[in-house]
Amino acid sequence: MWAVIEALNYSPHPAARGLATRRTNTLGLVLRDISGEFFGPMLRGIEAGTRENGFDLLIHCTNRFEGDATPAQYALSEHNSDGLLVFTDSLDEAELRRLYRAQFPVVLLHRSSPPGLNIPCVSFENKSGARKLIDYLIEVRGYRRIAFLAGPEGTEDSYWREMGYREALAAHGIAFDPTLIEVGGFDEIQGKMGVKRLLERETAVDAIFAADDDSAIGVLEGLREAGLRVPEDIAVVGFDDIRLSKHLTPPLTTVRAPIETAGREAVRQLVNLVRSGTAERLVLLPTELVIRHSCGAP
Amino acid sequence: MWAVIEALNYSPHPAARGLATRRTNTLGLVLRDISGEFFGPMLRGIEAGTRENGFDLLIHCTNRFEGDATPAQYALSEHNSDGLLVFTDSLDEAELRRLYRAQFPVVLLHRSSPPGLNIPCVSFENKSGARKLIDYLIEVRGYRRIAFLAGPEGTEDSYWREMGYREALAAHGIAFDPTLIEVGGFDEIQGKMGVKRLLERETAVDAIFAADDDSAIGVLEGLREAGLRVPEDIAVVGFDDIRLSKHLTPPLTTVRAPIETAGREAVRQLVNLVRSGTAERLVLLPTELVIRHSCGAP
DNA sequence: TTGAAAGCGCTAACAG
DNA sequence: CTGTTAGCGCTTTCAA
Repeated sequence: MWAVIEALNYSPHPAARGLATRRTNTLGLVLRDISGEFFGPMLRGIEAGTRENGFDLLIHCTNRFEGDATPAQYALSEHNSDGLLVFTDSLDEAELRRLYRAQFPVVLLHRSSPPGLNIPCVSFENKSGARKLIDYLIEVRGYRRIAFLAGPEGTEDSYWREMGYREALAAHGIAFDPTLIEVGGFDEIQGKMGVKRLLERETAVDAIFAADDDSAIGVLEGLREAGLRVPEDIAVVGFDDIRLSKHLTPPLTTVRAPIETAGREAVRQLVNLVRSGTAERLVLLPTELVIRHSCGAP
Repeated sequence: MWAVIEALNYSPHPAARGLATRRTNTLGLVLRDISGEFFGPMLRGIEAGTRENGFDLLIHCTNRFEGDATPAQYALSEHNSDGLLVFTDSLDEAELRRLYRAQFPVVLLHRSSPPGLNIPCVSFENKSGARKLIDYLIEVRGYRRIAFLAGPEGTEDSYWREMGYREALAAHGIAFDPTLIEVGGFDEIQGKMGVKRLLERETAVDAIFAADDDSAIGVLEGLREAGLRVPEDIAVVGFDDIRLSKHLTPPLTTVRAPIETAGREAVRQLVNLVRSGTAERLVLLPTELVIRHSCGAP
């Protein structure tokens, strides 16, 4: 019997099995779009996690070109996956509520649960990471006029990094100065544009804290084009420690975020949720200060 | 009627539909593992391609830790996807033959069809790209002792890059010297180890052509540790032009490979194969020489 | 044109 | 404990 199965190299039909058991053995990942250096490591972790747990991985980007934002537009649902990993703002609150009501397993990545829903969430220790970074800039490097170049509006990672920044200032008796805040984005272009806007203001600036390393790259470029030397004229620091960071000129001081681990951990929580209905409400992965030359360290 | 459908926000069940129609509207991507800088852009192209064509994307890594290499081990098959994108050596020849016999749509990425099967394939113009690069090193920069640090054994991209290298040497009357060839891999670690082995030989070397930019990064590190200056003591060039390359010290001379476009193009071919049963047998995407300081250019 | 019925390949529940 | 059957939700076919 088993020999015959081998011989015909039979393999069960997933759709039929899924229909009968109402389980697909597939986890879905929903994101807005695939771009930036962040995505590679994250997906690596997620893929490893799904595979280790015997699940398949289905990926879907909600980044539509046109304005057709029909709610049920996205292709992942309770019908083709056993659970969903939702990255930042790829799904709107209404959809999250619908899934929650349907008791469908969802884990949020880098975004907290809408009020009242308590969907599990996995992210970094953004605030304490930023706090360590800015503490260091103030205490060891002696900077006091530190600008913050924020990430995209509404991004929680950026929000908490700003909170850590403000906390560090307050702890050292430095008044928060709104003219030192500039909106940016999590990419090179926005970082460059942001730093240009900042320079136009002609406020004194010792150092710039870019909300992530991708935008820090743009900051370095913007400063170079403006004829300013890093770190002699102005220091630059980022957040994430992507692979590029140590190769930049000068090498970038930043906070290492365990991107891959976060992906794997999110899958672990989701698998728990699927299998046993429970998951930790909030998992924050620890970050680590990485000091390189861009902040003035030798 | 349609109003009722809206109101109940009904959405069809993919498994049931798949069972009835024998079509899944899903494309599968099989790769050995997710690592290196190559993967991000490639997936970006593939995801965009599938989405543009109204397909979902299922990803599977065949990189098993243990030695259980059961043929039907991998989770993607004719049962849960309408076609497969197979990256380099993620599937063995026996499996490719089985799929071919079953008339299942498959497109190969960076790997040619096993003899007799003529499965469509998408790759880069590796040979002519390497030829342009080495021609430049010889003609413009005047190097003659150029080493080649190969990629992983059996990798076709690396094979054709070596062919371009040899062709360029021959065209300029430079004898091929096997002591200038060293095996490496497509990653930083292997590049570093490869260059160390090369230096131990104490053959004269003007320049090193690393089979890809990832390994070129390792080469730069290895040379720095050996106390050699780039490009003054020795020039370094790579292939791919990943995002890091222009940020390295010194910025890396390389050949730009349209990684994202190749992914998108592979999907295009696969969709054609699924829908109309035809696809181009071989698509080679053009490459472009990118000259930066690491080769001695100002 | 519209509606009922069969069946896709599997699993689960049930009967023998 | 083994073998049979109903049914998962859809599409397709065939009859009305």
